[in-house]
Amino acid sequence: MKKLDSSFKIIKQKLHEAGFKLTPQRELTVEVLLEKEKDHLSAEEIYLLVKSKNTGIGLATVYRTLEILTELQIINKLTFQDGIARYDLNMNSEKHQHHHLLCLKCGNIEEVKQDMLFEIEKEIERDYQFVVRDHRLTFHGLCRNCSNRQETEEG
Amino acid sequence: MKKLDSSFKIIKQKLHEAGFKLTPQRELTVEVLLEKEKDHLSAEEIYLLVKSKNTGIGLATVYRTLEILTELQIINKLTFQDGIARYDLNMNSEKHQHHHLLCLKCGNIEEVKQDMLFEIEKEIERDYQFVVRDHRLTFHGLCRNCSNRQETEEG
DNA sequence: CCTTAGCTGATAATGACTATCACAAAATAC
DNA sequence: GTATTTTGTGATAGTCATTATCAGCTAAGG
Ligand SMILES: [Mn+2]
Ligand SMILES: [Mn+2]
Ligand SMILES: [Zn+2]
Ligand SMILES: [Zn+2]
Repeated sequence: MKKLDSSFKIIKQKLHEAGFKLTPQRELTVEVLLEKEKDHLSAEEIYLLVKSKNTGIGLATVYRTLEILTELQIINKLTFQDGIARYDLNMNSEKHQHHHLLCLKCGNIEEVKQDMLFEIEKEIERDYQFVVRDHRLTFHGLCRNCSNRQETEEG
Repeated sequence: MKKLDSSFKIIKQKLHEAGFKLTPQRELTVEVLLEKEKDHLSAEEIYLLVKSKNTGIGLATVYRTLEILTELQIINKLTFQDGIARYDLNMNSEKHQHHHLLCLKCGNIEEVKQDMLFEIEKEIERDYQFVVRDHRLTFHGLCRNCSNRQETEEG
């Protein structure tokens, strides 16, 4: 709870600094994002969770809030295979987007917090004269559960 | 032209083996994909190019053909920031998807054919017990042109 | 021929997202 | 204080990429 509170304060601070009001709707949206920090929720999913806390919020407002939070780099907008935008909290303000492991069988998404791309980026900048700002890396494969299950089925 | 022809033959072969007919619509779609090998075309863009070769093809047919080609791993379906599906030819049947450099200023997409992720994959498989099948890696930043332009503007 | 399965094109439907607009709340001016 | 502008909200209509539907076409086999 303590970590959540301090994250909450930091985010509110950032909104404030950027000249945005701290409306109840925005506070609730941030609250949901913090509570589901590990998930990768779509706008619709966030909307439903916020509505369960306070009926009467509009879907458009959730989209607008997510847009603001994305601009301020508080969250990152990601799209995996299904083409639906998902929002990933960027607490501890990581310099670069972390990576993901997408299971092709069950659809689960796991996080990889280590960056590991530093050397590769240097290579890219040198060989392609491309200035790297950020990256998106997703591995497709089988998660622990699904690869175990596959083995027992086959064995 | 020779390389194009042989690729064409291989793709037709794969379609045939999988039990699909080699209709004129499918041939033209493959032709466009081969001609624009370096590009990352959307379904709509492919549709227009095919239609310019032979009026009277339907958009739905292009979508259906792209779906088949994706299933057969002849092309890969990718989505960058705008959420629109783009199709990337997988000739020389690369084992893993190649990488991309997306310019945040002009939107240009450049290809990176070296894999470079082999070591990282081993690390992922070991640390996360995740079986890696493929990956999607895009670097976001400034392309050669845009970073040069930026420098002269500032200087 | 006749039949069947695969394929096509037009078009309707879906669903994620965006724009619009009248109204409310807050900040600022007077 | 009240007036006025700015910011934010919710409902809802619109957009646009993609998918589903369906009647008609085509090729293959008897
Ligand atoms: Mn994540
Ligand atoms: Mn490519
Ligand atoms: Zn799984
Ligand atoms: Zn550029």
